[in-house]
Amino acid sequence: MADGRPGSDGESLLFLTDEQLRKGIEAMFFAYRGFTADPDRLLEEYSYGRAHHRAVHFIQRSPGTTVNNLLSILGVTKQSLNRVLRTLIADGLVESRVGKRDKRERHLYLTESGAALERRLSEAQRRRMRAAYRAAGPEAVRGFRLVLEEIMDAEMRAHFHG
Amino acid sequence: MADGRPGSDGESLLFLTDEQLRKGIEAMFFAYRGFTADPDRLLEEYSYGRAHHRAVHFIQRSPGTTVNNLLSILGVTKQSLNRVLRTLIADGLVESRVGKRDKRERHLYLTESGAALERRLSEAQRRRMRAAYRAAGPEAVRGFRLVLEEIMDAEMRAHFHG
DNA sequence: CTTGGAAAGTCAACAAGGCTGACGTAAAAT
DNA sequence: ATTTTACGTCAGCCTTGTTGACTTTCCAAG
Repeated sequence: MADGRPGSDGESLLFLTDEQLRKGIEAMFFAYRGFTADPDRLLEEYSYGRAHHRAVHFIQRSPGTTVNNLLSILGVTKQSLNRVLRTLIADGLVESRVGKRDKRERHLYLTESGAALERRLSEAQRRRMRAAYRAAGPEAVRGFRLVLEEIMDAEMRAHFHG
Repeated sequence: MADGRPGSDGESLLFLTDEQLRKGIEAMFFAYRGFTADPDRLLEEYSYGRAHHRAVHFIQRSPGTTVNNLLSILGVTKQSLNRVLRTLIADGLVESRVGKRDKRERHLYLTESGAALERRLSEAQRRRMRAAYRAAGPEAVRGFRLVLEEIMDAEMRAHFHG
């Protein structure tokens, strides 16, 4: 009760107004565009799309991941993922190895050139994020990460902490 | 001086490591999925897509906005926007009025049912954002907004503050 | 008054990347 | 031996983005 604000027990709840929420929603929209802009430009050179970026990113993150695992992370159908994976394998950026224990599974790895593409894409994306983090400072970054995590579906949060 | 800028003091720069940046990148990816999930479900009922949601949102925000203005906010081609706008107008959710001063311009307004749809969509989206904000707290929300704003392109930032 | 150009709309064609459904194969699990 | 799982693939559909070409309207400058 430090302050006399109505409906507040010391902490102002003005950050929960519809207007503040609308600003947050628009911030997500505009920021996501910036977030994907740099990789998108690079991908054009290869005539790939965001779907390829996502595949390559998560294979880099978890080398040897199976198709099924990738499917549940990306939240698309196997037909959709397969189309992307097929071109990446045909172009020699991704390697698909039959599982040792379970031969039904395919384990996915980046080749040298696949890793090179992934490096270019993620470096471009990190450059922007790094600039934003630096400008906003570590305290803001903690808040950023905390709110984003709360926005996620529980299932996605599990993948996030995988 | 304790603002996380390099060389300013003994502040740790660990929040700028590639690993931290990767976590931020994935957080954006997973959170954006959650961010759009609720409206997406509602839109299915109307057999509309995200493009319709965006149009309706920004018309609600700025009633009477012109097509050209909407175009620069959304960052798509007029053909792409027009397709969406045409269906919304045909379905009686959006009204297009010829400009008074400049009769070439069309000013866009939501009809009653358009406003009703917008309310359903934004209420669903706000519900999730409100829960996230509440869980994370006001300090985190400030950081969230600050970092998102830094991620935006300068041009988008202008629209954001419009 | 004429004309150039901006604003808006339309048509056509195309691509990426989602989706569903159906089918096939191999291997694991029961 | 049968069922289930993991994966791949073919076919077809939808949304939403793109480019290019063309027309109509209409403001404003010459």
